[in-house]
Amino acid sequence: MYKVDIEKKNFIIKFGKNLQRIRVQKKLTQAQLAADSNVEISQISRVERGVLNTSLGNIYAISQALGVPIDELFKF
Amino acid sequence: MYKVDIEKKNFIIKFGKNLQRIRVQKKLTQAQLAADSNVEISQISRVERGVLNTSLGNIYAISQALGVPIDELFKF
DNA sequence: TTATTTGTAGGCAAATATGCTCATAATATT
DNA sequence: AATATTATGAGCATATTTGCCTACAAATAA
Repeated sequence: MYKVDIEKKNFIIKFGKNLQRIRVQKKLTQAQLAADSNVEISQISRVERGVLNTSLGNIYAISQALGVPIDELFKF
Repeated sequence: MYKVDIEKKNFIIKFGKNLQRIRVQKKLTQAQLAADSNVEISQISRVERGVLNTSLGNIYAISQALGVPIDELFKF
């Protein structure tokens, strides 16, 4: 994720924080979310910390596993 | 994009179609959207056709270039 | 119909994400 | 405090995306 500009980077970080907030609110561990979404646990961790610019498909899978509409992940 | 399952794939295709719908509605060409978003034009084409599982950062950049909130791209 | 614009398609190298593993830190539980 | 659980960090091979390019198809305008 070297070439993303600062604004993009900030967005990605905010997205991760919001994801973590929702996951904790749902009382799920990263391991549970990983299992339910079929997204690797190390990736879940990286997405939440905003160190990774993950894909549309993963975002969708995660929203499904959380049981929330995908646009909920963008409400911040 | 080999490992995405069918449901994911369908979602990605719907997302692309919705993106194209919004771009056309805004009377922008792929070239204009590429220039405004700083996402390569060939990628824009592939995202709209759903052949590519693009990244959060690109989706954000595209929404900015379109002048719509990002969750608008997920309303379909 | 001819020319112009717009979109699709494919190949390629380089950049980045992904899945996997192990180690360690941080947090919660006893 | 000690133990168990949960999250972070880093490294690696492989998969995928990205940007750049060229060629062609499809639509639009002249």
